[in-house]
Formats: sequence, structure tokens, C-alpha cells
Amino acid sequence: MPLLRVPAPYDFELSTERFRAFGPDLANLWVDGALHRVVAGREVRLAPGSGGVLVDLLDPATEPVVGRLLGLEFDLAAFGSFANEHDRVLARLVERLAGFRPPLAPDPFEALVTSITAQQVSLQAAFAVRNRLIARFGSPAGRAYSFPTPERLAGAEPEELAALGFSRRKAEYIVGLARSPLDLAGLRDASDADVKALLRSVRGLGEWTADWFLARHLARPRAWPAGDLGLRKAVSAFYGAGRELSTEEVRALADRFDPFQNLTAHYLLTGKRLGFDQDQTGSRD
DNA sequence: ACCCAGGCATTGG
DNA sequence: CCAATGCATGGG
Repeated sequence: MPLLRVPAPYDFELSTERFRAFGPDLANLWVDGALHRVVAGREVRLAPGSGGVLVDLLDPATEPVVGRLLGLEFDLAAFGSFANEHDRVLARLVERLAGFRPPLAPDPFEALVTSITAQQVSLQAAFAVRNRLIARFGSPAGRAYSFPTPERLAGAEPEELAALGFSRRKAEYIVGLARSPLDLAGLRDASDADVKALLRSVRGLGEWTADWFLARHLARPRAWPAGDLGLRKAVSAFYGAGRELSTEEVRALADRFDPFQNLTAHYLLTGKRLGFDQDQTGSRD
């Protein structure tokens, strides 16, 4: 089985925590210690290996997708140096989360629909509804499903999505996005500001959704979803001195992490989920 | 029976 | 420009 090398330190289990944290994800399915995803109609299985990740189907078609799924383009060494030089809290987090490499959403349409799904509701609820969308409009291949394509959802009626648990509004947003002429793949070449402006011209895509698209799909180093509730709570836990920070305060902190806001956000969120905010001051050598 | 959860558009000042 | 409102599900 081919091994895809990943720069050390790398912790596959830790890096894929997100795919298990909020319930199963039919499009990125965790089964028996391995991650399954459908790429170009075929199921690919990713499992931990020595010095990297074992991939059962590694060819020119699957490799870029796998690389994004594993967050290969993040420069963790540079981030680690930055943390050590500039920020004690971050330095400690990098140490505690050694080997954590944030996964990317490999597909732009999937990334946006996933964000729409998660607007306002808990991630648990979002995953439940999203799985019903995948089961209804995606295609099974092996154990996992391919995420519904824009072509497939463009032909759907909002009512059909509402029947799956989406609000009427969200059902309209998703079908509208699927029918939108905006070239999502082309956004790869646009600046952060242009990506945000283009996405926000689509009904249902606001600043929060655009920020997560920059962060989780395009891996833009400076993406910083300051309006995100989870990030606000995480930033508050690590930097708020016992107080809950406002969105504006979180936004203002971006300068402190420049140009590594994206990785910082991922480390703070994951660090918070794993409870590493509980002992910031408590450890006695 | 509430209330909250990784927003957003819409409406009305 | 800002404030108030409705939205649907899952979990507490």
C-alpha cells in the first residue's frame, strides 16, 4: 500500500479528530481507525503509517485531494517557530498538539454547503442534517458517500431539502448556490478580499462563511473567522483572562498572530476541544 | 416546555 | 448605519 510521506511530527489520529468530534460524517467517514472518502467515484482509505499516511489508492487523480484532506500545504515548522518567538500561550499549545495538521475541505462547493448547514445551529445538529443531504443526493462508493454535486442539487427543489431538516431559507441558499454561475474553482487565484467579496455576492453566504472558506478550503494563512462562536470562545479561554471577548476584540487580536491567523484559529479550537485551556497556569513544573 | 447552538437576510427605524 | 426578528434541528 502506498505511503504518502508527511513532515514530522505528524499525528494522524489527532489531525483527523474533527471528523469524529461532532458525529459521523458520511462524506469523510471514520471507520476502524481509518478515514474514507470518495474521490472521482472511487473510495479512498487513509490509515496511519510510519512517517506518513497509508493511502490505498494514490494516483494523479486522488493525490491532490488526499493532500488537502491532510492539510499538507500548511507550513507547520514556520508556525512553530513563530509561536515560540512571539507567544507563550501559542507555543505551549503547539507543544501540546504536536503533530496536529488541520485538514482542509477538498471541494469548494462542499465547503460552502457545509458552512450553510452549520449557520446558527449546533455542529451536532448540522452534521445530522448534512448527512441526510448526503444520503439523499450523494452517491455511495464503498462505505462513504461522495458529497452531492452542484449539478445534482441544481435540479433539486428547495422543498426537497427542507424535508431533510433544512430551514426554508437554507434550502433556498443551497439550491441557489448550486445554480449560481460563480466559478468556485476559479476563486483559488483571487485575493482574500476578492474571494470574500465574490462569495458575499451570493445569497446565504456571509462574512463568517467566506472566512471559513478562506481558512478551511483555500488554506489562506491570514484567514481569521472572528465572528465564529467557537473561535470566540476558544480565544476567550486562552486570552480572555476569565472574560468572554466580543467579536470585535477577537478581530483585533488577529494582528498578534499575523501572518499565521489560520493555523492559530485551528490550534485554539482544537486545543479548546481537547481541554488544554484548563491548565494554562496550573502546571507546576 | 423551554434554551442554546461555529449566521444570514429581511425589515424597520 | 444599527436593532429586532424568524428560522429548524439536536441536545441539555
